Amino acid sequence: MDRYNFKIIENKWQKFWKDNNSFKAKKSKAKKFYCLEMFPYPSGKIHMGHVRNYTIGDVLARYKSLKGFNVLHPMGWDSFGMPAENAARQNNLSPKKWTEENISNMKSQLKQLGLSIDWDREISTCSPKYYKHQQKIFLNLYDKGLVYRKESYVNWDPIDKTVLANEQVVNGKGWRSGAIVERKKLNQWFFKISHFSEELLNDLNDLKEWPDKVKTMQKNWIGKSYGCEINFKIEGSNKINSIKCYTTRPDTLFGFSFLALSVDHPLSKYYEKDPEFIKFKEQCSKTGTTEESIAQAEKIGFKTNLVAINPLDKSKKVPLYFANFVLMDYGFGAVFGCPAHDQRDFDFAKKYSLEIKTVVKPNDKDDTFEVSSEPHTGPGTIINSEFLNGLSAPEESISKTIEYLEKNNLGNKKTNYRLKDWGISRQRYWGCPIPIAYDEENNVVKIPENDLPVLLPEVESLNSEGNPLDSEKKWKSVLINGKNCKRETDTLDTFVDSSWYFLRFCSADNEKNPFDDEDIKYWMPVDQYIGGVEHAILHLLYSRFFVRGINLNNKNFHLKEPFKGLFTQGMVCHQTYKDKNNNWLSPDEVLPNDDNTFSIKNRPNETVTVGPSESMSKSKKNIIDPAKMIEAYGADAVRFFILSDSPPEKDVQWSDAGMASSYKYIQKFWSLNEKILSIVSKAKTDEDKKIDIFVNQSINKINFALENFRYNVIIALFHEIYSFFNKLSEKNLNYSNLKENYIKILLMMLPITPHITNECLERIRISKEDIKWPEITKEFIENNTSKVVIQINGKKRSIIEVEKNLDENSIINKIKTDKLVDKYIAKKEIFKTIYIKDRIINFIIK
RNA sequence: GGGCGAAUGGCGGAACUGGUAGACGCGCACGACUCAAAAUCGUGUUUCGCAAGAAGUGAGAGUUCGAUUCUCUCUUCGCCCA
Repeated sequence: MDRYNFKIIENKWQKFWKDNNSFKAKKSKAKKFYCLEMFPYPSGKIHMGHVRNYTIGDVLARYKSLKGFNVLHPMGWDSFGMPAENAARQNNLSPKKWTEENISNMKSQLKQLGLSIDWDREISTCSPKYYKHQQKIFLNLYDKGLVYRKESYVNWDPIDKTVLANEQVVNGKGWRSGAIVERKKLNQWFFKISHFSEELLNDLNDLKEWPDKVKTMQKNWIGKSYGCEINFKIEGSNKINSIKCYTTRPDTLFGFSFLALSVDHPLSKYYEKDPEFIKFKEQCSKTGTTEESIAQAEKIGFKTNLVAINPLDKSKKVPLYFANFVLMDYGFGAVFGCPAHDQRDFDFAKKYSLEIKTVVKPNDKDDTFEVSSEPHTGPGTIINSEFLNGLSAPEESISKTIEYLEKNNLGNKKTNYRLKDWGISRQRYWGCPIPIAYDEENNVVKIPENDLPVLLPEVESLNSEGNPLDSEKKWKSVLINGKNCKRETDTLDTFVDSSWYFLRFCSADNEKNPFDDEDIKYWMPVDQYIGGVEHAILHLLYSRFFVRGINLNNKNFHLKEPFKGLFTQGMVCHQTYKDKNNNWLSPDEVLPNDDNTFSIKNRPNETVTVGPSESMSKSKKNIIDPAKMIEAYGADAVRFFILSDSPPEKDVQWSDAGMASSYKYIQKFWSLNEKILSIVSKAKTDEDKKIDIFVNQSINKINFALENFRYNVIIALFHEIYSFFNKLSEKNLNYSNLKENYIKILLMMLPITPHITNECLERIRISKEDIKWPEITKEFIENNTSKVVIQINGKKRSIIEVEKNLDENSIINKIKTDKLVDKYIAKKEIFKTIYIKDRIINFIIK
């Protein structure tokens, strides 16, 4: 008997799928299922994370297809972005060429995995065929008032010379360059995502098939808070007499000891010529703009000669500062400082020796409680606050304070959102051009639809400083309606590209429009979206925004939520290794010793430091290359392994032994198949009924596991199935019954290991129409007996098999004959009996 | 600092609404085949104990006839936000 040759068989079936267009999706009367995995960035080659993500999706897509659904399972490339531009700068080549080569390479790798993808719908976001439509959508949203331009501070990376998004700033530094991020004022384009704050928050409740974790994260990100705006009277200037301020804690107003403004607050214009203020502002620009960097930076302030009056106690006047920890785009760029009950205010007050007045005491302290070494930010009871004293903080005290402020015209209740508008301008070359120009008076002019797409010009070199498109003089100038205009030189954030690609898949070949309303109506929403949890906030929130934006004032588009089901898979991890000089070593460079230590190949005397298992990353070199694994073990074995060791939502450890064991399984299964084909038929025996029962119970279990993403349990079940059939095949059985059951097993294996399974199905000569998910024959899963566990005082002592639904007296009579139990019960008083039919009987004895 | 989640053999992990803890895989041990080895197959494998038996799901308490599962406190780890 030959060993299974995966190279030949896997090639054969991949060619078959291609030649027969097996996964082409067409609209039909059948119920649709849209299965989508987050599309990859074409970085060069696929990594294990992709293998896991796309295997999980492929199992689901193939399963739904066998169940009779009309499945849409497309793939594309998130192909704009900085890595291409960086690679181009480093190697002096074109980002386009670099990207296209990567795509072609990764596409062939994905095909080698045997994914059931409709490649006819492949899209690439850097192709004008795609971004042409994106520019149309941009203009459409512009017309709806969801796009605007404003001058705003951005995180400026002085090395990469670009604007960074908040998530690209890590500990106040640029995520790639590591440079300390500065603040810079630029004219920027924004999407008005805040228009939908309330909807985006509320509609989370309808997303029943999303993990709660992701919904909580989005909820916190939107950050709805109830508070109050307060007008503070100002003294010391004839130009300004009041300042508006937003707070969620008006109840601590009696602890008010300073008022802090953002350096961008309108009031700052009166200080623009003050050299001390200019110096201070410059210092502030060294702090980033993220909430994180502000929280970590030292709190500094610039004291003005103005004072603010406490609206609840007019005799109380406090100094007014500009401070680096106040953001202009939250609230009104002004916060009132209550040092005793806020960490930032506390730090600030300590630094400038301001009053720290305690107005909330913890509930286990008395009224003389005073804040000393740290602020009290938790709940408690109000003290030192006149009419608020004794109220429980925060709920009771806040509502009482707002009531008072409103009654006396000092402020109003207000709802606030943390969610800020989405800045989409990037001073980058490798992105979608913004379809806008400016006339000679610098007015915004839309590029007419007929002139779309605005093509990205081919550049000779990316080595100039600043924004590359800015130096494309010829490209920049454009004639619109007879007027000389200059094009916008910023490109769109790549998150824009991925905010609607799932719509484009529905109508990938429509040249005229981004998508066809009828296609959207049939295919959307995505029934199951699968990807990493790292996109839980931004990508998913932006996509939800886009669908709402397109939906706004649109009679033909009735979609609000793009993703009906969401599944977030865990990462693939591997141990890390370092040599004595603290250089990372890849798993290929080390050899295991007998005593759980490792040594370095070719350097046997050096010791290896073994680090914890962490998610695979290039920087730590703890990578296993999927291409090498497929080459060595075949796609089926790799797919089988990547599902086997952990539940898909958790991290999985790469294990060489596990990989080898999966390979063995494929080989063993092949021999089993050969054995079954060679069985000599006999008359039916009791053994045949056992097969019926086992197989039907297996279908039942696998159905449950599949519907709940318990793919690792399915792999365990297939091990059991193998072992069951392997023992059987030694005996002489009724061949047609065995074959019928065995085919059901193959059909269930089809989504996981499609190549070998198709080959087995072909050899056993099954007709095409019979390739569908197996049905359960009820009589084989409904036992007429059940195993009842016998417990004495809650401890298991024995098991008895009885007919179903047996009443208590009959089962007790039966048990009395059981010697094992009798020795516990005899001569003892049975104090109480708990009997759960078909499950358990528990005797409580004294 | 806040939010969420997790903790089960030597290891990865099973256990649906509370009802036989440790499925399945790895590793290990023994056995078969072999002159021998590899490969393959079989048997065993939570701990203590020769056994009967006892203990046992991070620690401690609670609810219950019965808790890996529910409640509270604590420890450690992870993720997200700050």
